[in-house]
Amino acid sequence: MTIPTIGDVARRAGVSLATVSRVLNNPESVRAERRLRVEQAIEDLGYFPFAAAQSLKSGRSLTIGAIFPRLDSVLFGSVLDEMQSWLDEAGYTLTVMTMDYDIGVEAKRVRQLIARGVDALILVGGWHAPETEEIIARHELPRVNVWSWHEDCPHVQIGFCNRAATRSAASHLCTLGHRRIGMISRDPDGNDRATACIDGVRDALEAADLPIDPDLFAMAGFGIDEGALAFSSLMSRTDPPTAVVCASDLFAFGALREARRRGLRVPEDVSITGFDDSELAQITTPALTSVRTPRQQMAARSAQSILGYLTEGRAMCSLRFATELVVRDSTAPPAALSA
Amino acid sequence: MTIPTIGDVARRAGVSLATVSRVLNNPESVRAERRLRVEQAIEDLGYFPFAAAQSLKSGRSLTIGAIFPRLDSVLFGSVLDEMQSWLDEAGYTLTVMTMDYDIGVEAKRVRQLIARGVDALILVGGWHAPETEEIIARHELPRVNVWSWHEDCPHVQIGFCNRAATRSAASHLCTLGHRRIGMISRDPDGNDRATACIDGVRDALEAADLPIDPDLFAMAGFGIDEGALAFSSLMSRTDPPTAVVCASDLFAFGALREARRRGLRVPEDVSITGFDDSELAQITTPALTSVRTPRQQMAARSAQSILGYLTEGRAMCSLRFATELVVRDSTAPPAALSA
DNA sequence: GCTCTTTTTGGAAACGATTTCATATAGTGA
DNA sequence: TCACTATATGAAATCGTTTCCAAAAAGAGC
Repeated sequence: MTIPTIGDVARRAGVSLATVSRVLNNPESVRAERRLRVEQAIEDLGYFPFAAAQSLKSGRSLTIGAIFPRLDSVLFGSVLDEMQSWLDEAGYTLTVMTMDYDIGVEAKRVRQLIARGVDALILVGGWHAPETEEIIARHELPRVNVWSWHEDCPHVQIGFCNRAATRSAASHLCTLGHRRIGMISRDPDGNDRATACIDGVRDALEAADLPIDPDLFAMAGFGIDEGALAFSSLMSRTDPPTAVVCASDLFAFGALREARRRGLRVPEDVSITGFDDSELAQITTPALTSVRTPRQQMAARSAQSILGYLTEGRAMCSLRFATELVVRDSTAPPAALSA
Repeated sequence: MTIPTIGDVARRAGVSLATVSRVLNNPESVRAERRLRVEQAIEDLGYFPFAAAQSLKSGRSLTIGAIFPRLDSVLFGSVLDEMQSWLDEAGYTLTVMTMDYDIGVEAKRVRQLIARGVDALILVGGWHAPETEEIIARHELPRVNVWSWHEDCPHVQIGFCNRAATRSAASHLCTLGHRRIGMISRDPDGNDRATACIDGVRDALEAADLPIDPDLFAMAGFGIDEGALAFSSLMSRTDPPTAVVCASDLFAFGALREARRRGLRVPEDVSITGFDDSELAQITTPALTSVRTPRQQMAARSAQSILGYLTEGRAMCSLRFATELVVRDSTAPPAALSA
């Protein structure tokens, strides 16, 4: 059994290649009688166009590429699902790749996606490798940065201010009376979101006239285990913090686990805040205080923005969404105060 | 600025198109002196081949397609990450799509992937739409079913027995002395894993000479909230179960949350088991008893299997991995017994 | 029924790569 | 140095579409 081409369809319907192509792409331009013949032939043969050939000729692929840090995170996954569903309606398809927080890998992925012929690109964050910017510019590819928002970013960005987000968490802790506040964040190197998250905590400390102790800023890679490890290192100090701001819920979950293992009560002995307000923040014990990030909005608006540009030529524009601190049970005044 | 083609490279290096192509695909066949000239030209122009054109001509795309239910699940995400990293090493790329547990959508995705030209397909589960099977067969595309394993499946399957998995959870509860055991599963319609999970629980009940009460089998779609809802419906009965087997950790998390909301103690008032043993099963209170599924192995072996076939022509073969019940704190004998 | 305009149609040239086949060049042994 | 073989190279065909252009058919107006 062989795979039918447009030629097979044309032969069976007794029309030319061009007519079949028109039925496929611009049906109204074909007289009804012939159109039906062609549609019947397509149906009979189970024909569908080979996208590689289409995109070779037309330069369009009806595909959007997205490069995310990883997939094993509910956060990224739900955003991708949401994007996919928007794009679907317009006949577009999302191709997803991962770069594991490495902008070098990201550059390689961009190349792969462009080679495969995507019509637009969705990247996470505002910092990318120079080659990445260069190649996107050269191909004049529409692109959106999601998940962050910077005053001076020259590209379209649909996200939120990470700095304000952690600032709100740290301020909350300051207001509760904490004076030694630790932080667990990702490595800020090459990662604008991590950098902003750290800056946000510093902002809050400065605003509260608290000293900034670099030793209270711990780094972790990804996931619960690394969060636990970082929390452990913070709490092993001779003067441990009374509260810890985590730059991701996963870190916070790890911190909760480690706290329990160490017999530390949360929030009595130590307060913990998360980041992202994932669905799971509600089910831990204690329920996690976390910063809610506008994931669904980012997904919907970036998909819509790209579709608007691609299908109607509407200019894309940046959007900044607000974050909100959701206070639950993992934060309280420090023991010294409540005692 | 325009995008360089193989022709631009040829012109710049002063050689023919064919030679450039050879440098790209079979470098040893080109005399060193010219090869260097060509490589220099490629470098200078920042050229890389347009994959659509390549796959049009060669019929190969160095791309593997995967269709998963959703991305907003750590389970699927981590498997995809793992697959991606294996394929990467061999120069292959993974294209991921979602079908939201709908085999009709899956059929559409298969079509999209084949249209885009993938070299192999990874599908979840053993039940697929007839068109799906038909089109895969017609294109003679290598494919692997992951996440399930059935005695009589005619395709390559790299997974585990879902039936044995829930059977082990339910048996555990029977052994603890539970006599009214409920279940929360996904809709078994068109979903072989859900069907198998339900059968597994029935197996265990039958083996323990317990009656099978259809009212104790609740359905949920996806996620924590739906799990909570299903649990709620079970516990609202006049004769609620003393233990509930959940077909996913997310359902179990929802059940835990709902139990707490209702003032039910776990495991004293009701035992709960999960499925998948996600990283989060350890951090809930109480820590969740769950069935560990071989996600990493499935990912690694299916990627390797496909690569072996594609690059060396090695036959692919099915693999069945074991599951293991990880007993934690969410299961205990029923109150009637322990009292 | 005959022009003239408008709509439909088919032929053929792309798109950017790979690959076959014939030719040119390099390498070998006498 | 000369045939002869082995290797390297280029011209051209090809993959499955889309799209331009010209030709054919249909419709309009008289």
